[in-house]
Amino acid sequence: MRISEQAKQENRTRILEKAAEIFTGKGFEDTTTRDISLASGLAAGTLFNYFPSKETLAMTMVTDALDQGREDFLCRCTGKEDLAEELFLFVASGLRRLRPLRPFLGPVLERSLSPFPRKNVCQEGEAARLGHLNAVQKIIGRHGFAEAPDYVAMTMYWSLYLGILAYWTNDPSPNQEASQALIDYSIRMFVQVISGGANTGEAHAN
Amino acid sequence: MRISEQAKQENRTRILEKAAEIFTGKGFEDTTTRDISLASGLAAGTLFNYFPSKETLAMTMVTDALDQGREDFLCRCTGKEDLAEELFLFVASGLRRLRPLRPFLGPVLERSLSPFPRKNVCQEGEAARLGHLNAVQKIIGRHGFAEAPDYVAMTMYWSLYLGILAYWTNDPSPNQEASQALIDYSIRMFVQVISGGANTGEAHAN
DNA sequence: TTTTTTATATGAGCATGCTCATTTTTATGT
DNA sequence: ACATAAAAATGAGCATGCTCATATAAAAAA
Repeated sequence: MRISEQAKQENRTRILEKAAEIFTGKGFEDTTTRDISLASGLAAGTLFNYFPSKETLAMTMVTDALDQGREDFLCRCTGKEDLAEELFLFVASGLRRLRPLRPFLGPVLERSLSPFPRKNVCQEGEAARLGHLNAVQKIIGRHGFAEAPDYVAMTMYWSLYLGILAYWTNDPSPNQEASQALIDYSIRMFVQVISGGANTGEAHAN
Repeated sequence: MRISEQAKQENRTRILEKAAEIFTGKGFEDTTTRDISLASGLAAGTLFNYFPSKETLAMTMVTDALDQGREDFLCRCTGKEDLAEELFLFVASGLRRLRPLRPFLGPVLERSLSPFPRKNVCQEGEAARLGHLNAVQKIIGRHGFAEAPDYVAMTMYWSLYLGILAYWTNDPSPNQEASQALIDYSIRMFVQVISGGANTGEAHAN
């Protein structure tokens, strides 16, 4: 069987649409790949001609959203923000685009973005992480931090960012204000670290 | 069939021993529960009379190690450390005991300690998290921070701690010095936050 | 048109974590 | 001793993510 290039694209799109629908309906883990295949009018195995794994399928939606978020950010950024403000805008732009996927994001992000080393790395997840960190580095650079932050700073950044994502996926407050506070604090903290501030941390209230 | 209480304990212990062995040999994911059952001289299904899931089995080892680490900490702590030093000692005590499990800890900790909300929460994981956070709160309290740190501070703490664990499980440096630097920075940062330091973070080098 | 090649769809089947009805062993009561 | 009840072991079997040999349809060659 050999279908047209167009039909192939349509299949891919349909899979992504149906998957998003069903994931949203009953969550990532309770959705079987068979569910998605059949809803897309395809046999069980065919789905894997389009996406190598269930995880990759979901992460494709995530990276698409984050890419859009990155574009949004470039538009919304005036260039007059200070470093913390700009990072906040960047993170918020990503979350805005992830919003529609929120109902099923938890297990997906946990697996794909986790800093724990894995055997079967999901390509999309790796790309998302590198893309995000790259953008952060660029922003930092634009604000006059000449030396690239070391592995400590960037590792801490990624930990905090994952914590934000985790909290946000389940934040019940009306407009995720609770998450905003977390983002705010996390970013301030990060900025302090790359400013060399953590070395002065000995002073505490006792 | 009804075996003696002693035989039951022996089975449980044997399962834990064999599991640790095989996990260490080929990793958590490549070890099947059948592997463990058979190596323990039991049928495939019997393992689940002792542990409700593969994850719980592994996490039992982790919580045991962390409990021992907590005891070690109480012994090693002189009471003259400042807050950051004491937190460092606490974290290091845990890692010391986790050391033998390091070869297979990645996937286990990722699943069980992740801050992402899940449907099937592993009881052992939840206990480990609460136990750790509780101990941290106690330490903080002993150093004169009257008010309990808010959810922001504790969420950030847990994110940083997970980042430390993730990095440490794969730290190739001889005695995990790289991890030590990460721990050091992370803790300083946390201390600053609960000291109210993050609010002054606007100052940066541009 | 017919043949051949090639890309794709298909669904049977595998591995594995886990469940459960059944079997087997031990403990208790008489 | 024997019968009965309780506890635990067993292994067949299920669900599901994924693989792969095969079937099939389009395109290219003849």
